[in-house]
Amino acid sequence: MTTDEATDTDTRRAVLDAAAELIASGGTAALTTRAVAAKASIQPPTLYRIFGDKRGLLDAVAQDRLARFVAEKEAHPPHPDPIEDLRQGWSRYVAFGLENPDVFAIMNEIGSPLAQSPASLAGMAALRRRVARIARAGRLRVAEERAVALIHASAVGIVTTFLALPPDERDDQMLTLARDAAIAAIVDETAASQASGPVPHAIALRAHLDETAGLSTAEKSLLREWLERLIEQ
Amino acid sequence: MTTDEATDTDTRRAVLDAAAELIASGGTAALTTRAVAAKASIQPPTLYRIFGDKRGLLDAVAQDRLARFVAEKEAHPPHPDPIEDLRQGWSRYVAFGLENPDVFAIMNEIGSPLAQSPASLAGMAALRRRVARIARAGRLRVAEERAVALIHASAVGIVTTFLALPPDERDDQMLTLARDAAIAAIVDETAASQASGPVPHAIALRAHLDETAGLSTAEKSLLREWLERLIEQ
DNA sequence: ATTGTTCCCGTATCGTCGATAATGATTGGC
DNA sequence: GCCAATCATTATCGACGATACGGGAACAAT
Repeated sequence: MTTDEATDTDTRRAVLDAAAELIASGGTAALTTRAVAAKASIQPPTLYRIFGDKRGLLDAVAQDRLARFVAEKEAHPPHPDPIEDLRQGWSRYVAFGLENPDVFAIMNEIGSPLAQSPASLAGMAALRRRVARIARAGRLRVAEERAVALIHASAVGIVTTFLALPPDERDDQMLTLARDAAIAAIVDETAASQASGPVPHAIALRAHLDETAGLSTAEKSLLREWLERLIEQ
Repeated sequence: MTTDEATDTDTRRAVLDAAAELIASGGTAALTTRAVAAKASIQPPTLYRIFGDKRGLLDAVAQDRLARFVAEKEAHPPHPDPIEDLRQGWSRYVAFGLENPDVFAIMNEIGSPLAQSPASLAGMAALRRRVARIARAGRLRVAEERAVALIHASAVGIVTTFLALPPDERDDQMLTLARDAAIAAIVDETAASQASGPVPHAIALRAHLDETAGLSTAEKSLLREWLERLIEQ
């Protein structure tokens, strides 16, 4: 039983490596079930037992590669400045896409909901953590989920358009331009709120409460009371 | 001779329509050479005479659809405000992508340099014209080519990430957020952005809510709901 | 120790795909 | 009115993804 599982994960590992090698050398088109089976010294039907179908194999390869990237990315200690930290994360993700175009193509294939694969979710979780840090610093001016989605979309857009261009036509300054455009859209540049805890925000929010629409008078009244309790404590 | 050309373009037209119909009904996978040949009442090898190979057929269909879209877009008179004109162009392009996901997928297939097809070039030319208008108005703060590329990349990124989501999870506010983020990055904003308002504080407060003492769970739940309403509006 | 059972791998094969070579039909030129 | 060139069709190829079937090893129970 133990040996079974061990050999099972071993063959899985061998198949993933063989598949990744084929993709790296000849693109996605070079990844045929026969080629990967020959390279991993197994028979084609075994692929279907392990990965279900060819799509499952492609997804597994992409997830494996992305997971490897995320793991080594998370090894780096986070930058003390949360915004610089987000910048670095964005740049590393884009660099990964440009260095592994076929893997990136599998992950972000248009119309394919691979966005919810475990590896992608792990990457998104890392991004979400970075954005949450900025939110806790009081410097986010849009909803967290929207900020995450915008950062992700900007990275995908840049990588996609870059990969459609011959390498010598790619303008590296586009990278920082797109990155900073997305970050500027979600970060409050006034930097007025450097505060760490919830109290300053409660104070600031209470100060803005009169001019705020979207809540009834009764709701505002109770909200004010709660904010005061947060401030007092 | 005239009849020859006429019938030739007629069959080409018929094949393109049949192919577009197949794609619209069953996705790109449903477009097989046999299916489109049967639907257009021709034989499969004819496709190879007209379009070279299957990739050529796909490209031709995408170009045809995009050309149709660009034509009707250019029918609209341009908005007097060049920036609002660019906004409308962006939104229409994104709407086209979301309404024709498979055609968009063909055009922007990751790694495929279809970006230089005639129809795409026509679309890019329209975009370039809009950006040039802003440049002539003296309100562009980055090089024209970079502005064009950034606008394009933002649209591609948004459409790609949207198409990976189930329709009910798509946040329409993301569209304006991404659009304005890209435009703000290339346009010189004379009007100073002032008045941070209550929203950043509501966001920051919500981010701190979990670690906050002094409120019961039920109170926190209702408070979170109100904060989200403040953020949404 | 032997038999019965189960599960997995490999052989062989199916149906379909994109693409092409050879054949037959149709048209325009002399 | 025949000829030659062109183009569509028939037939077919090689390769692909996927699957049914049989053999054999590992384990369980007797």
